[in-house]
Amino acid sequence: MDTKKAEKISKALADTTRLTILKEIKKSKDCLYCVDLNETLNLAQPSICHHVKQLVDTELIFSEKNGRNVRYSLNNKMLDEYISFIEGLKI
Amino acid sequence: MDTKKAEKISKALADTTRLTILKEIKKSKDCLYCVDLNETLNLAQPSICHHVKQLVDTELIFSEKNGRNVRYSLNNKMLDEYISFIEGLKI
DNA sequence: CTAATTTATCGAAAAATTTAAATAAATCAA
DNA sequence: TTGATTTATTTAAATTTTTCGATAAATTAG
Repeated sequence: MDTKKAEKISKALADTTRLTILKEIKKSKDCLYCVDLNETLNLAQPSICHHVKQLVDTELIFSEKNGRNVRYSLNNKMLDEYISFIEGLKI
Repeated sequence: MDTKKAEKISKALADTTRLTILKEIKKSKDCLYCVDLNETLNLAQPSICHHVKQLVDTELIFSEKNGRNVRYSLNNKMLDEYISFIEGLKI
């Protein structure tokens, strides 16, 4: 992972709402639907959409359309690559 | 590490300049002085100060006064704690 | 088909971050 | 002591991000 990508991932992780979304996905065992977030998060629907989009755009999560609904799942690989980058910063 | 702290660390890592500073510290083998950053980074001195402050405030780096100069070194422990937090997001 | 539901997009306001000029504070050199 | 050097702070402008109302698009239920 190059610095530019690491910067984008860091930015995606630099927000309580988005961290909460990631934790919700984990809690749901990779079976979280967008609708569920409307209940969990205290935000308007377009705001949630905006946050989710950043996680999808950085490939931290996958989104899969399922009828009217969209299901989110975690991209463990991307998190691992990010972790490797951070490890690489260490002395 | 709690979510609030992870958010702050992510925010500190979410900027090219600050990632460059961390890489410079690594390159210098933990012996980077503030003056050196003025040459490496293409930014005004107060801007550099602002970025360094964020890294110090989040305890990602230590700063040690040395006469007129300030030396920076990496806090590997904080990076490790952050990595653990990210690991914890995985399924 | 029509109405309801779910997600996405657009546009604008509010909030946060980045940047640098001006200047202060601390330390060193002569 | 005086002047030069290094770092920190204040303030303000520019930029970016967050938020939400309005609305569109897609799908399902009846």
